[in-house]
Amino acid sequence: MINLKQLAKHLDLSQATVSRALNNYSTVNSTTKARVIEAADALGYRANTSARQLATGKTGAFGIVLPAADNLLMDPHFVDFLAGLTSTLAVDDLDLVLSASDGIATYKRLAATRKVDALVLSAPKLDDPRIHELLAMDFPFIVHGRTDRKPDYAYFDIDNYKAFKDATQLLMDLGHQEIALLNGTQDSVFAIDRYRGYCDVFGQRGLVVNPELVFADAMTEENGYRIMSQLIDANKLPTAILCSSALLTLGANRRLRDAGIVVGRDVSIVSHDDGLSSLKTENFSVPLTVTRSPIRIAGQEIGKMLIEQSRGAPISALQKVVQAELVVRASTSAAPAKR
Amino acid sequence: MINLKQLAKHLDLSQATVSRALNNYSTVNSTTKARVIEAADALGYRANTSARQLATGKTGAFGIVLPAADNLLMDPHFVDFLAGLTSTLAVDDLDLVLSASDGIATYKRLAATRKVDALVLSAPKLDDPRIHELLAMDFPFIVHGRTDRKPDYAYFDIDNYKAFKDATQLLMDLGHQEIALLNGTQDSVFAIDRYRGYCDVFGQRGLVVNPELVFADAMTEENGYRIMSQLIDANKLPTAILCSSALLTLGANRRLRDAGIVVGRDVSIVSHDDGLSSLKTENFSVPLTVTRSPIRIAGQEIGKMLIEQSRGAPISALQKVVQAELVVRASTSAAPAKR
DNA sequence: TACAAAATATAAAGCGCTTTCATAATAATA
DNA sequence: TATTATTATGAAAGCGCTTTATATTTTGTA
Repeated sequence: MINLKQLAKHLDLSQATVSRALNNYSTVNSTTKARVIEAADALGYRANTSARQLATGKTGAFGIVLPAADNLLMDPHFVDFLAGLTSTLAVDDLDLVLSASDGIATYKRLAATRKVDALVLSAPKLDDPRIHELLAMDFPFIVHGRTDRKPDYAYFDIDNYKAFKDATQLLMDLGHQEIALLNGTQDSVFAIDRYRGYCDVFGQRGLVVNPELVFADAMTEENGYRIMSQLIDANKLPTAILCSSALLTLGANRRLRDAGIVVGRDVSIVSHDDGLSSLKTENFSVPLTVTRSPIRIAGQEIGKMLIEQSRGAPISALQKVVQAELVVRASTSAAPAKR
Repeated sequence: MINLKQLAKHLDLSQATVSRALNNYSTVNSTTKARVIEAADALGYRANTSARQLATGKTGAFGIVLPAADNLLMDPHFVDFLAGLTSTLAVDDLDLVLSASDGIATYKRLAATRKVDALVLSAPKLDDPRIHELLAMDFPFIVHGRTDRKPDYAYFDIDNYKAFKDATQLLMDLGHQEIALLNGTQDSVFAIDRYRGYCDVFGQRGLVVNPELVFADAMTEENGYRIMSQLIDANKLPTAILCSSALLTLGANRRLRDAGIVVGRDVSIVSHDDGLSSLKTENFSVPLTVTRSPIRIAGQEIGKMLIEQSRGAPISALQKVVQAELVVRASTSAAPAKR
């Protein structure tokens, strides 16, 4: 556990030179540099993180707050997101600081104590207070998602509106008109966007949305099952179903199977697919038609943006929207002829 | 963004007193203390993390390395574990530093640069090099799992041997003798322990294990499906199946269903259940009989141990083993009479 | 050879805290 | 009242780095 001072003495150089050598400054002679690096290596010298942080004012870490502990269902999406994010940060030896949510206080603590250089903010709500707070504190952050079409902060989002518009259009082109929407709760912006995409297709084709077929709730397997039960029990099963999450679809599938209804023949399904590594939509009993946008990629992109931001990139360069890919597989087919 | 110096000047006190007041030292007058706290609050003062770390030598953070990025399947168990861990740490405003694995180098970096106060180490292999390294560096860590029955480092583990012994006994008591074991790879200690538990019951009852029914591979849904296919296609389906993971069971179930085989009637299943919030074994089409030990609890326990360790608890106080609970549900029934 | 310019190294300040050691003010004891 | 113990504060050192300002050595040019 040698420190810079000792290393410098050992090399008979000043701390300054050794520090510069280690940080690869051009002002230090290449011979000296090599000598320093070799010695550091040999003695196992590693700069103390805290000291470096204090001197530079940078922590080399970014913060993320675990989705609300009050909502106890731990999202399997989160691991994939984390995997993408950390793998990108790791390239530059940057770390991620993870904290359990104690509400907005956690965000304030991380920012105010300068524990991290920037925060990533997930699952924004309409008019999200976290965003207001961080903006007021003038603390850098990147939002995964967004609160409106063209916000004035850094964000990465997928085009949820377009994705669900495409999906709805696909189904309508196949002749479906009774299309259930199993969506997330309407306080999440992505759910609203998807709902709008869905509605607009109806509007464009002169059709009206049947509110009895629109569901907004937590996107769990259980809810998929429950909602489908409700539909089946009330004998109101539509010809097609649009699901906001593969988890919902999994549950819906389970219920359909119990009822002996065959997906892709008796009923069509399009699901959104976040490309979870633990839940592959291509491996469903009937491979799913999906709007696909791997959340792991989102993590990677946000990782890149964090790095760019810390290098001084302006907000305008830190606003990205990507399109989801419509992948047609076996769970969609032409609507049955009108009875 | 006020600092201690400014706050002290504002209060017309020395930095020392203000610092002490904020850290609740008994030597500072309670009136002064109140005055300081109020002012700090009003001006939004928050101690700079790096400076505090440098002065105290503690980071207030613990490190964890994301399971190997090379094995791309992101484990859904990880989120639940993380949820338990961070929620416990959050109580004391402690954070978790997450880094993508670049092999053992990541562990060394985190330890050598004193980025964190201690590390948690998951999924130990036999004779795990990470453990050797950390031990050699004399850096504190806690292992989730263990490399042998009674190791000389801090760890938290479940009694895998006992759990699978119990499960096997249950099945045998129901008359099963052909029991497949779908296990994790044999380089993981937990898989070895479970295998031993399984074997020992056979031994105790004077039976021999059929190696054709023992499978050791990554515990994915796909592998559950594949292995079950193999068994069914070879017409070697046993009367009972023991699965090391709910994910494996999910895949096995899918294959059985495809073949029209009814779980709990035609074949019995006991699964290990880590209590994943995104995969509830009680919600399977046929509720599963399981050996249950929520991984979230493991996270919480390890969180507590990290805290105790940083307060100076000796290794001996940091070695815990808990029992899994055998929960009998509908997926197990008496073996069919011998044909 | 002389002198400016470029290259290289150093001394020392500073990052913002905590904490040791010394001091001043107050209360307790003789 | 003198002396000691107690309580409350302050001055300053130190944590281990980076970096600015400064000094020294080399090199290039006339």
